[in-house]
Amino acid sequence: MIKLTFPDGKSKQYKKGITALEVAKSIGPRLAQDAIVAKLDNELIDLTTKINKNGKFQIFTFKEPEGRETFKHSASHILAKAAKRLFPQIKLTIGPAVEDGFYYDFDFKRAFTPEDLNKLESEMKKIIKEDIVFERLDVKKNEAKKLQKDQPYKLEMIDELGDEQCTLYKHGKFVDLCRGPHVPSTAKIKAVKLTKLAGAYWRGDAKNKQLQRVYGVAFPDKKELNQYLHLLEEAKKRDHKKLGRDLELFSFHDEAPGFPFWHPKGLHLYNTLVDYWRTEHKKEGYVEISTPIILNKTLWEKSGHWKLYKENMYLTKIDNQDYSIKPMNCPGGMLMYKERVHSYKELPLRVGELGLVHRHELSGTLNGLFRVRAFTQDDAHIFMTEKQIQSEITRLIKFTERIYKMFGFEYKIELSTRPEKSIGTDKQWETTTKALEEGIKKAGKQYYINEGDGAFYGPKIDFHIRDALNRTWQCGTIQLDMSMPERFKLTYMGEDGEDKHQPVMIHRTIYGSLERFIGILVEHYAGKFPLWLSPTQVRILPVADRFADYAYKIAKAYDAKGVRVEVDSRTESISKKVRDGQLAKANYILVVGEQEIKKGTVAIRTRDNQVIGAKKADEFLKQLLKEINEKK
RNA sequence: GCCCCCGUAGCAUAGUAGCUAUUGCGGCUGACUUGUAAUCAGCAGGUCGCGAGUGCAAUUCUCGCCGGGGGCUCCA
Repeated sequence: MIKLTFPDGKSKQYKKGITALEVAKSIGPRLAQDAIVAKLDNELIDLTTKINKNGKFQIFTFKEPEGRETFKHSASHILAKAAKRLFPQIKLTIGPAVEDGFYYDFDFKRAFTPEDLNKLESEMKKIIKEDIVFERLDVKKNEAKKLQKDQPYKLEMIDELGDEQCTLYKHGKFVDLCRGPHVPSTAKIKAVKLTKLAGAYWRGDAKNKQLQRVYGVAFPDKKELNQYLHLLEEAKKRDHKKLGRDLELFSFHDEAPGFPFWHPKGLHLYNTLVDYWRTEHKKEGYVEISTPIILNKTLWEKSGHWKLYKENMYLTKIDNQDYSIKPMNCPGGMLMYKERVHSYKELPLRVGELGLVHRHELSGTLNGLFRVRAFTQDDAHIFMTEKQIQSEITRLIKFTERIYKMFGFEYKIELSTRPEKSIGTDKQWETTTKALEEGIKKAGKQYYINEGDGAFYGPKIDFHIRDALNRTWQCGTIQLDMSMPERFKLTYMGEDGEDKHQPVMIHRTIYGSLERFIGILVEHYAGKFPLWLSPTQVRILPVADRFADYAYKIAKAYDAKGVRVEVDSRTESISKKVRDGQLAKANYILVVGEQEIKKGTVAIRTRDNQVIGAKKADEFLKQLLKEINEKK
């Protein structure tokens, strides 16, 4: 007999050699039905695995990440099997689960077509119907090589394994090198859809052979697949590139790929975010500077960008000298810091800069406002002593949170530690990383660690915000920099009266970039901006021509107080103008006619078909100003 | 940059190796003067992304370029 302990702490005796699935059945038929994979102590095991020892035991379903991962991974194997059936010559590489679903990378003599995708999907469904079991094979390396002899990529992977032993999974005639675990049978995958084709490189390196990647999603029932497809549709409707055009926020032109043109309404969003940023930064004790966007090559050599970042920099010649348009704001900021002697009493010195930077991003990576070649970073450089790091970080995290909350964003924090290639001493990295960690803890926040993902010049904190569709975006960042102060020989005068102490420096952003942040906001709000931010706060609709004067009178009064107001005086039906007002996503739509003129009122409704009723025009103005002021 | 897909009026679309290139929205003009999600009629708007090639003939086929979309981090 063996004893298994369940997550609730209870334990139960079983016959030796019982399978994980049988254990699940003993707990409940529903669990057995939903079960995907199990965990014995710290090892994930197939449901068909025979258990021969005591241990902590847990069953995972699609609800848990472990279950989802296994499920998607199995779907990817079914894809590989389908590909092998349809195209026997195909070479298999890898096929992992990813956040959205799964993919498999193939090496095939010709490019896949969308029809191939359909065929593959049909074949997968057939395999699922056939209810083929996943059989695990534990074999020696050379045995595995025999089984995978016509698969060069697999052979390469087998050779790289540290272990002598390796595992393969077999379903029917198909065998694939795989660590596992897998679902017991292909029939478990109830709903599957192949979503896209893409190019990818073997081992993610552009120098290697280009492979074809097939992406798909898989779910335990059709309903969840449909929900997923619905979410995709919703995301498509919210696409900031489409809304940006429909709402007249911004545009892109062939003549300037990657460089956004801001239209009046989009620029209003931009300026409102900047105003808010300035107000809040003032409260936090920041000063604001502005540095030139074109700077001489000598500066970029000093900062190290010329060597490490030249590929991404726009270069220009002035009076026969090399200049670069800045890709980052820091070197200019360094020059300003160095202009005079700084006292320890000034520290931490918080210097903000809304800096317009240009980066030559690869053409294939451009994506609306999400990835552009010119953008404004809401940058700041903070100079301080080593002792001040922790408290400054805590303060910054709270500050960042305050800003994100204004937009209803939840967020999570990632801490990235020392990468392989880095500068500075072990001790420096240890103290600075620790300071960041302590700073996060003191702010009372949870965080994830990204081992080795820091910049070469220091550890960093990244903020990932979660939008209304549950998608995450990296926005804010706090980076400790041990390189710039050294390169630029920054100093401050300490209590000892000597101007030779080196300050610690951080670079940080909160929005990340105004452009990207606006792109995220457009999708987050689906274009329905909160009143304080909205480019079209009020639209007034006169019922007929003869009431237009009244509408303009109100508009003028509102405009004088800073309300963003438009009048739709077209001789169209009121229904039509209401519809257009809603499509323009004006927060409030005011209808005025005979009755309103008599009483000096406006008839108020919202863009969401909500009728609010009549109010005196000046009273409604007061209400608007109050709401705007409270940033509702 | 690389791979796949795409490019027809401001936007969204149909279509074809061969007569004046389709439709809807939007725009303009006129009529209607409208009371809460589309009033009616008419008109204008396109070198079918750009360049080259093949053909009697190219928006359609081929090649190149430009631009857009998806992907190129997730590891048997």
